[in-house]
Amino acid sequence: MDAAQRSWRIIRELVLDHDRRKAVADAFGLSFVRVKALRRLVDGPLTMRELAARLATDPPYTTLIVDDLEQRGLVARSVDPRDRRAKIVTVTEAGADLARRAEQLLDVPPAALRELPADDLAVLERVLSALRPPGS
Amino acid sequence: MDAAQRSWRIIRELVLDHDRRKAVADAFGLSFVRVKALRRLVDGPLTMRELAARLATDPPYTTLIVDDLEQRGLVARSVDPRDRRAKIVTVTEAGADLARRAEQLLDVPPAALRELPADDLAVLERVLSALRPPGS
DNA sequence: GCAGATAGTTGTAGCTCTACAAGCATTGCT
DNA sequence: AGCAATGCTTGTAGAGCTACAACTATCTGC
Repeated sequence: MDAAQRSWRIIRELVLDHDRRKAVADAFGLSFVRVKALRRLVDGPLTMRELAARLATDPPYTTLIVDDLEQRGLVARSVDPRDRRAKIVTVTEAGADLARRAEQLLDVPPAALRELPADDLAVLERVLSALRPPGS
Repeated sequence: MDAAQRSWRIIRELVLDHDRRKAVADAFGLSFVRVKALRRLVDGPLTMRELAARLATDPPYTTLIVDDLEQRGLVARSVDPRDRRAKIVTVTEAGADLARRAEQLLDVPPAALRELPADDLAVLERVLSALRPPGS
């Protein structure tokens, strides 16, 4: 049991004890995967295939998700001009708005984390930022 | 967007991108909640009610989970002598063994975390350990 | 001792997601 | 042009979980 494992335990526990998925789903009347789809789409349109990869859902289920979001006016489907088999999925204004509000909810850190001393938080951020591909 | 929020984003992403729930469930032929039940029980027997609280499942579903685990010989139910309404759930040897192996799987940190420099990991652990109730 | 609360169980219905098979339209390869 | 591969859709079946109602057995407070 090394330092990475001990840290990982704490981290895992922190996230799992602070699961907001149900809260988010309830807040917007959408299942969590649907909200996640919108959150992935705000950074730019994706084809069904790309969206499926990011959601880790299979193509048939991705179709259902997008069908539902489309009926609610949160996304729009259009044919990819470069490959007419593919569909490009874009968020609407309403969809982007919902995604942003969901992200805000999810971004609220657990109280324990928020209450760490400022310098500890600074150190934490410095170390953690190495984990993230630079510029994301 | 403060330091806590930025750190939280990275942490959340780290855990969600490293979801081993399906891997664990597949590895043992048990749904993830069932494995979680065993993992909760290795620290000592619990009543149904206590177990339900730790799993965040309602009483009826908890009964199903324990029924299943009992049939597989992974837990045993006995009447609480101090309150004969209550049942005390205990892991068997086989159950404890499975729980330990599952924990080992879950404890493997994501590669990115494991590959941090040793001194960064030390700092990380120091800061994070403040998040955990001392002595757990 | 009785009324109400509590612990657990049984049963049912439904939602979300997974997994797979089969089909159509379009594209890329030869 | 013909054929395999690709992108998406439709349909179906089922696992896993949630939520609720109703019941029995036991306990607690008065």
